[in-house]
Amino acid sequence: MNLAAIQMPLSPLFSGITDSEVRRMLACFRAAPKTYNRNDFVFRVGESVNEILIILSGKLLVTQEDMWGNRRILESLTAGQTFGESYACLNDEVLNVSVIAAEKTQVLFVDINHLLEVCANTCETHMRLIHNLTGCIARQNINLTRKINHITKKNTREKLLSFLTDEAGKCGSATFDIAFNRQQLADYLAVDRSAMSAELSKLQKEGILTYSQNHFTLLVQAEDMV
Amino acid sequence: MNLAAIQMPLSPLFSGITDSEVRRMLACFRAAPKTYNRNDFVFRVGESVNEILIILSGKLLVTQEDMWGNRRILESLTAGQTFGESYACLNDEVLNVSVIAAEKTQVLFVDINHLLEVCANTCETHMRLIHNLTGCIARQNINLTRKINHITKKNTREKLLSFLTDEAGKCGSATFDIAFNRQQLADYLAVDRSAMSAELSKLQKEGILTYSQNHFTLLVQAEDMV
DNA sequence: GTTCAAATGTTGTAATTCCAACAGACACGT
DNA sequence: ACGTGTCTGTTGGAATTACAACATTTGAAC
Repeated sequence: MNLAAIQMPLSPLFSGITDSEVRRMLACFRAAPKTYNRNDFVFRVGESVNEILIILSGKLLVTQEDMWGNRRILESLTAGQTFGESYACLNDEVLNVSVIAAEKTQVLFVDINHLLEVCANTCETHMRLIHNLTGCIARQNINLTRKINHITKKNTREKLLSFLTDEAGKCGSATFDIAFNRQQLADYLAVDRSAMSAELSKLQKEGILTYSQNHFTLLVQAEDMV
Repeated sequence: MNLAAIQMPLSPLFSGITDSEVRRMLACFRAAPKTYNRNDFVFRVGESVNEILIILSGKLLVTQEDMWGNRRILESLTAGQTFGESYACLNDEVLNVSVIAAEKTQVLFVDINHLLEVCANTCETHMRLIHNLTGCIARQNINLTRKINHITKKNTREKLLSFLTDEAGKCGSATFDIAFNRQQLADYLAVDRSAMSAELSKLQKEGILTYSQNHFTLLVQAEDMV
């Protein structure tokens, strides 16, 4: 597979960098394209990772097996998304998840050391790429922190309100749409779906919010929620 | 306050960089020292952050107010620790926590753009520093992911076992010490302390583990915990 | 419109957790 | 030895949640 022939996906990693510059750098980094078939393992728990993986096409699943061998899907990644940044940056950390191809998937491996270290001709684009990489990891960080803030609330009602007021804040409006369906939201907040549905309709009955499908409106200010 | 007069703390950000090189770079970045008194606000919720803060001496508290105005301490930071990396890397993110001085505290502000962007004479040490910064953010990331894996287990027993087997794995032994006392562990796992104590002693009665204070021993393999 | 599958809402019961209150163990200073 | 405070373990009742089973709504296909 020839690097030049590959269609580059939109990716936050390449934000602000032209397609031709991306290609030039990837060639400089000796990026390695690879194709996986459905159910192939891309990474396995316990492996050490030194490359960032960029999805060119297809779909990967980030999975984890719990102590009883039940496989759980943590995340689904598609074209333009990356995997392994955080692990690749740390030599002493091994994967505690596995990555499996959900369908035929084309990926690109970029060695983190090529990416992070000065090459002979350090260029502005290279610095931009490092900037982007750090930004991607930082964003994950903030999203994880946000999630923990919601999850650590002590009951379903508070988890929901924490999440919804946060979404309203991000959107800058008391009316907003959420990106999850009920089951996904329940998984995200680590609660039971049906119990969450019940709590949502209770909140609506009490006049605290209104919703229909993924469209929500908060009716009271945060301070008034006593 | 003169930069040259300041004693530099040990910090993962400066790992592998000599004290004199650190000073040279900080001067190049125009790092700004500042002193806060007890209860002074260092950052407030909603502010935009463009600098990394490095603690030289003293202690800061990362706090959050919930919807009812209850202040909660999320983290306590001391000499050598940093704050704001993730926020500083992202221009469009504002703080959702506040930072308050717990005592008289000396800090250093380093502009993220000075740190991440090429200066006229890009040097190897500068690249090392960027490398370290990215590694720090990546490590936070992995720690947060780990925590979420524990918290999202559905009951106290599974949270405990998830955490303890993880610790055993990190330590490479079924016998290990943990860094938390009971209250801290309960906060970390987002459960009630007394309920957690009860569950721990139940696990001990059932012969699944042994403990005394912060010293734990797992007695069965993960696969056998049915 | 009808049909069907998937998503969402509702309800009751069993299980779990929270909370408060208290008891024992331990370290510290006097 | 004696208090004192902190940490940890124990217990019972109130509150909350998980789970299963079923009802209703929605949207897409025909």
